[in-house]
Amino acid sequence: MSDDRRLDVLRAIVQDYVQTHEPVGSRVLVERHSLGVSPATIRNDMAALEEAGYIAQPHTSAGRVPTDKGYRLFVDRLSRIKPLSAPEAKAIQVFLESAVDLDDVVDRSVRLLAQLTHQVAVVQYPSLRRSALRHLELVPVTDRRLLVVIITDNGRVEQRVLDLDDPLPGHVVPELRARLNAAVAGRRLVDLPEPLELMVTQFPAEDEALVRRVIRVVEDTLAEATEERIVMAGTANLARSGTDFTQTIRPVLEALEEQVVLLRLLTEMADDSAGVSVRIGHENQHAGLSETSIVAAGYGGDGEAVARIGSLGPTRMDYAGTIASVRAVARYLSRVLAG
Amino acid sequence: MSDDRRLDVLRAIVQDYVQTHEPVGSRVLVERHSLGVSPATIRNDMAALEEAGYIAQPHTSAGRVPTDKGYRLFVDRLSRIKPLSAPEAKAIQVFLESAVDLDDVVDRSVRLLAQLTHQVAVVQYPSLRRSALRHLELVPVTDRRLLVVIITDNGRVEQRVLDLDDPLPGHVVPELRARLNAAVAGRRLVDLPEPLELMVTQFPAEDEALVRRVIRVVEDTLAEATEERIVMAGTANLARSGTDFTQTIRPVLEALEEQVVLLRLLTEMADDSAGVSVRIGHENQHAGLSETSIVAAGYGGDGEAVARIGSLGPTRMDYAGTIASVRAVARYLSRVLAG
DNA sequence: GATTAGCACTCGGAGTCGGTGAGTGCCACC
DNA sequence: GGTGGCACTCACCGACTCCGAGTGCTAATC
Repeated sequence: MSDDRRLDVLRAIVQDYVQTHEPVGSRVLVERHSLGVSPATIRNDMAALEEAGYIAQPHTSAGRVPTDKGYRLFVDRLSRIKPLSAPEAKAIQVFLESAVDLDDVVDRSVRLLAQLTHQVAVVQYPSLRRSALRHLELVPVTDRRLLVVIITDNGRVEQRVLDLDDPLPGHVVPELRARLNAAVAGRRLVDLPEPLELMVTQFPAEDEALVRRVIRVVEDTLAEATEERIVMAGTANLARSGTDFTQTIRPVLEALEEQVVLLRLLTEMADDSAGVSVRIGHENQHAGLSETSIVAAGYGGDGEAVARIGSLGPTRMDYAGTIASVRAVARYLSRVLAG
Repeated sequence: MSDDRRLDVLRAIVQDYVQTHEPVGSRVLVERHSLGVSPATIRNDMAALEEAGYIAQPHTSAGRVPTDKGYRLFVDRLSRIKPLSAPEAKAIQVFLESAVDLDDVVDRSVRLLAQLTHQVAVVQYPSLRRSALRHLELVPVTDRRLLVVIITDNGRVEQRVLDLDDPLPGHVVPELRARLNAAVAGRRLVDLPEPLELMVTQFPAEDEALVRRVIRVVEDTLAEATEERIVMAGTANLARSGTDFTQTIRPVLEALEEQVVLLRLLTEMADDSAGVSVRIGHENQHAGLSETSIVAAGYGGDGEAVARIGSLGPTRMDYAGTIASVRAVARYLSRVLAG
């Protein structure tokens, strides 16, 4: 009873099933893969694999289908992810580098990933929390309205309008702008509170209220988790032909529209692993995603990722290829943002 | 042969079919609508309506279904759009007004519309071309990199990084910023070229190249039609249960992901009419949308719309309700952006 | 002890076939 | 012009059969 061969059989089942979308039987298995034994032997192995919970049969007279547990084993131990070819890699790089701004980079990344994996791709915008501030700009709109523009080092821009109770003294703005930027530039968000607090004391008492309001807006804006944005592409891939996945589309689309769900998911996966991480079927708590797998990776930042990208599809997906694509796009995305 | 009654019959057919999603026969028609005549009479009318191309039968022994032409007549002449109730209107207003910035307004609008119509909603970002500039900001990032931030009167923000050949003389930036804003503030994009050109001449010759580059970037950014962005929501509504529309999902999703397609569509519809306009089934050239109808309206700007919103669903949709919702959201959106 | 050949068995899917009923078109009549 | 009546059509449904892929088991073989 060779354990190695059983794993070979599991690998073969996963590969075949991913390719054909049909339960795979013992005969086709020995035909398509050179396993060197007869169907009967395979059947014994399959019985053992089923006993162990790695595969299941939809109904008595059908072939076997991998279970979530089977996919998990496959992903963890049985698949080798082949790196992309040199031309592919080059194409990715060129495509991303020709983006004009952050929105464009993100947009291109998500489309690219959707196209590479033939699945739904999601890209999270670089987190404000973890980015450093490049510049703060104050623009008086009227004498009671102040526009605050926040620019981060990776090119993200946020703006807020501030309604003031009292008219704005003209002289304050330039000074406030200068001091704010001095206090803030280059620092990461988490490091902000103290220098800002220190700064307030340097203003005359009558301006303190205003200064505090501006600081408040900046902090609020940067702290708002709701501002985490996600873009996605490739939803049409969900509706691929010839698959019962069609029945599952609705809940998946609903989950995808709930950015909160996606964000939590990506965040959880960030804890799983530093590199590429995979969630398979029921490993996702969210009910609508129980027949869905997600492959995600962080990007940006050295060491600590600034945000994440992911690819989402039926559990029956090409894990090796998807993992390779996700990793590649994440890598080039990091490179482009750093450059 | 009363022409009026025939139209009543058509109206009844459309209403019933939209509600039940099943071909409607002469009997149920007289049962559900008080038409005051017998099924046989209705059958005669139906024969005439079919002859005229307003309805069709899927197969011989089935009831009738409206054709695109039938829907068109219904929309143009037979449906009265009931305004939303006061509480509904109030809810919309409150919901939109509590948005914190432009992104948030757009995001809320599109979700709201999707929820109101139970269909896919799309919202086009306010066009840069037609907006006026509120402020231009120049931020030196390094001595060879200049960040240009463009802020419009409706809150949209665009940024571009400018790579310079020569190091940036420190003194130029503040002056350039001041002059640019003086030349530009409050003007609409189409009116920009001359004042900018005029401005260049006021700089010393050695700075002219730099000034021209900055101006160039501004003009390019604003001119780029590709920068027109669209957001959408409610794609899950496409996968509603109990409808053959399920088969049509794929091409629709594909069309929706091609922002270009959507943009062209919305633009074309802008030509159709100033108010709410409707495209039904084959009236859309795009192949994937031949079983889809779109209801769109402009928003923002007085008189001339700054961008558009729309709702998209199967031709078999509740036109009266959708039109009412689209119009309402467009109106409140305009109000929020103006305020 | 592992592998294999052979064989009986199971059961989903595809194909066939009337029965049923909704709906129509037409005709004669009011 | 409107209506009742009637013959006709045809998609849908359930029952039934047939087929074959695939299995598990047992006994023979390496």
